[in-house]
Amino acid sequence: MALNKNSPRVLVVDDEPGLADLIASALKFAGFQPEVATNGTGAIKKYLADKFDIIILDVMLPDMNGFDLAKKISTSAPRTPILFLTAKDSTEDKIRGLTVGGDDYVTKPFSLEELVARVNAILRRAGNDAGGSGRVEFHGLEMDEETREVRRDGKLIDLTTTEFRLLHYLLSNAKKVVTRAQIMDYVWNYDFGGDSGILETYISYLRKKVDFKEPKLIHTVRGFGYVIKNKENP
Amino acid sequence: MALNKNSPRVLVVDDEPGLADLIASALKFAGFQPEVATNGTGAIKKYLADKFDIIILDVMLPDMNGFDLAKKISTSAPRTPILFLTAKDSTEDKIRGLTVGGDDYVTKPFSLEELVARVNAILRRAGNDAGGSGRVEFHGLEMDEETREVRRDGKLIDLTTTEFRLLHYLLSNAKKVVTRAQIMDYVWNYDFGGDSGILETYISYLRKKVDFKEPKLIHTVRGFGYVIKNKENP
DNA sequence: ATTAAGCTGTAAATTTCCTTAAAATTTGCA
DNA sequence: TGCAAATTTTAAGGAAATTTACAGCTTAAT
Repeated sequence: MALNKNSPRVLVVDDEPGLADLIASALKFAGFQPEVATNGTGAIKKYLADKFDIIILDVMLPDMNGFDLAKKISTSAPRTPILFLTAKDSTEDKIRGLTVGGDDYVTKPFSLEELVARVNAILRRAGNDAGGSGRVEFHGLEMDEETREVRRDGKLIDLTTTEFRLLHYLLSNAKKVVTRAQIMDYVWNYDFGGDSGILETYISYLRKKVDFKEPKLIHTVRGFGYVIKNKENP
Repeated sequence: MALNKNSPRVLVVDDEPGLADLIASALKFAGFQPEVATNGTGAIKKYLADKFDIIILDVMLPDMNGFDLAKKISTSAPRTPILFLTAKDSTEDKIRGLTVGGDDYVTKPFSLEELVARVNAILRRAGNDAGGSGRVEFHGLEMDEETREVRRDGKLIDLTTTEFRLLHYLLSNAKKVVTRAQIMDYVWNYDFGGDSGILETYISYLRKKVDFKEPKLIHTVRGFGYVIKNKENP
């Protein structure tokens, strides 16, 4: 997770400071160098001052339409790809027309897992990839993002989308304890209100599907969260 | 996807940076080495500096008529084939006259699938083929880009254009899960806005036509996209 | 032993997908 | 040009998978 000079720079533009910060911290955690702007003018200033590899842009800004901002930016020569954030209801079709080039869009509310995945996808397409091979592995438990295949000791296992996301998050943080709050923020939509033990339910699903034999890899840290590790062979 | 030295070089000339980038990324994905120019003078500069195997040229340029640019280029000794991009309405006949030798043209808006297919066809004709045989095959399901023939276990199958494009995209990404968004962007015209389940409809058509027997090759990845693979013999 | 936290099965709610039919559009041909 | 056929797109009902809520039970900590 070392933030070296070569980690891609991301400009996050959202008028909701809390959300912008949430996104920024998730990006930093994923190995990017985020910068935050909370309005259009600030965004332009930062954009002109620095080079960014990608811009995450809310289409709803207080002082400026996100579309216009995008247009301003898209005229510069080495075009910076944009990931639009948009409300679910409207504008979806409008966005579709705009996402020409390396662009993409995510509808609010989204999960940070998804957002980071999209950013990675865009950068991969643009060629200035951060690195990751798209595979995660830990003691015989492997996941491949490309094929979406999951294996335990070679045996193929079928997971639903949420199961896949959860396991992927745990696995890419292997040996590190992650809190339930972190998991909820990352795997579920950031504004997900209810928590009627849905995380426990999915942990239960995962244990049944991928962690049914020794050595157990998914461990509960009571009062805190979960961790993937191998107790017998640390 | 390894971009080796021998992958054909393509010069993409379009004044809309977003579209030029879109084309470039699609070409890169297909194994070419694209270079982008957004106006006539820039194109000429790049053309003189480097050798290209093919030029993709929008006939509508800000500083120069695409036709004139084509004429300038066509005087050089080993003529570089040109794929013209043109608006649907007019100029069709004009283009016809210009498409000598290995040339061809595509009307806007086009699908990336189609564009890449045309580029491949031209290069094949010109003899400096990428190496791709123009055939894709996976567990008894074969497609030939040149003849547009599709076979399942040897038996010839008739597909419409869209069906062919969709299947070809899935097949050339065999074993990799592709998202619906990726499919929509690549197979349908790049400015296609709506998505009222048209993808599902075509998947349904394909299943009926080419995937009616075991082992099933087209699989749904719920909440994500589709993938072509053989579950029984992975 | 008490209490809080976590696990798991069941069922309801929701989402996603498939299929079919019909409308709209394009293409081919006379 | 204009009609007929083929293709593409939209729309709707229903089926199936997934997600969510919740209740009863188990486990761990003190």
